[in-house]
Amino acid sequence: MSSAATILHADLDAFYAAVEVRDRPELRGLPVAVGGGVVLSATYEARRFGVSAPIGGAEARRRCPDLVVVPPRFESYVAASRQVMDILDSFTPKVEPISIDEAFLDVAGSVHLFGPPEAIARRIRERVMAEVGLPISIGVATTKHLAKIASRVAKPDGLVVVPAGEEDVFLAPLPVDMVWGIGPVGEERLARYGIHTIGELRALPESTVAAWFGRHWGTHLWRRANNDDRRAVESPGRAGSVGAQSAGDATAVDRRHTTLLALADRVGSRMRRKAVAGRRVTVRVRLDDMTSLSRARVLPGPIAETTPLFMTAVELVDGLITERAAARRITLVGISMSMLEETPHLQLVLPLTGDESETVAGSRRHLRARDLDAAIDRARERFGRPAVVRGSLLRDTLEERSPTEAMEE
DNA sequence: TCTGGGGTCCTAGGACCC
DNA sequence: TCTGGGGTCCTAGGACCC
Repeated sequence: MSSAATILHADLDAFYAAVEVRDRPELRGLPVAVGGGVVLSATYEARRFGVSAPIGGAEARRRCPDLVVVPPRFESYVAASRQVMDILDSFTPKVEPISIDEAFLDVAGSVHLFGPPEAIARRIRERVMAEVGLPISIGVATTKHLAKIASRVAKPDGLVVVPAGEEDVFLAPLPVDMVWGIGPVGEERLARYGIHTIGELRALPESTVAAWFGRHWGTHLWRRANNDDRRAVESPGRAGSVGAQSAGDATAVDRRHTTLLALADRVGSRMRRKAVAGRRVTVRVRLDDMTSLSRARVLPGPIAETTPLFMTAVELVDGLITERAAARRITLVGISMSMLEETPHLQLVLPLTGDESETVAGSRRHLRARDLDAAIDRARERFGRPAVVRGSLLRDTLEERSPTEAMEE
């Protein structure tokens, strides 16, 4: 009954770190980590010392005193990722990228052109190394989930094929956390029942797993353990949300509001670049004990302008803090927009709240907000991001930037 | 192992409608 | 008028992924 193994999962090894080593050959063979305050990626030499994402930089150096730490260069990673995705596209139109460094392929329709899936996987690996200079591991199997597990087993710089019919033998001895969706909490819960391998998980009645993890999710996990998750490889639709967050002390009101304005600005300009607008604003606050709280509001109409987004976010965050965390330290704030809709080029003036939009002054304010956003976006396109900074952000920008802020895009 | 930023998906409960 | 079932939308929180 099992169909042929034509699904590939291709996953670049230690991606950011590998790009750095490629561009600086003197780093080859050394323990290298990319990051600053936090390790984002580490070479296998560094991983032998227990250095892997996401541990703190100080902890990383403690574990590996000879560690070479390099700051990230995201433009190079994006460029390398595009090159690799282009190579994948040349073997089949059915490519589903799932992050900057990995993708699924369905090569069922390509075998008459390029040979069996295993041969295709081998050619992909050769080309990525020859043309991009990076090692890429590939898993080949009958389903996406199994192909993903196979590529993990193949790492580093390897190829693992799980032929049709041999799925059960392959899966049985692997630890449960290899299953997509089982993390530290799920692993711990299963361990309490004496379940450590996928084979043991599979031997349980489906109803038992459903009782432990909830009907929907439990059934899902049980199916995956049984290699019964046959979703097709699909080109991705557009993202369902756009968000930004910033770690750092935001307990003081003015500090918090400045951060929120910067975040609203970032989220707004990204939405406008993608030509989408969102109806739900969600804010998140993290407290000093690592717990987090969130508040969301659905607006009467979609927005993509910085100003109404900022005002809504301030209201939600300040309300949340007075209600739940008046005496706590705030270590992170975030804004996310969801319920996204595509926007035509010339969008209407969209109301923030009923009462404000009814006034002429309210409409003018929105018009001005939109014109200001457009002007800022245009100037940034022409002169680059740092050229245009909102007045209330200027004080912050002139201050020394924190290493984590300097790290991002 | 307490640490970044960007996401997805699921659960549970409440409000509200018929 | 306190009593059923079903559906939808929304909010808040949590686990997980890269």
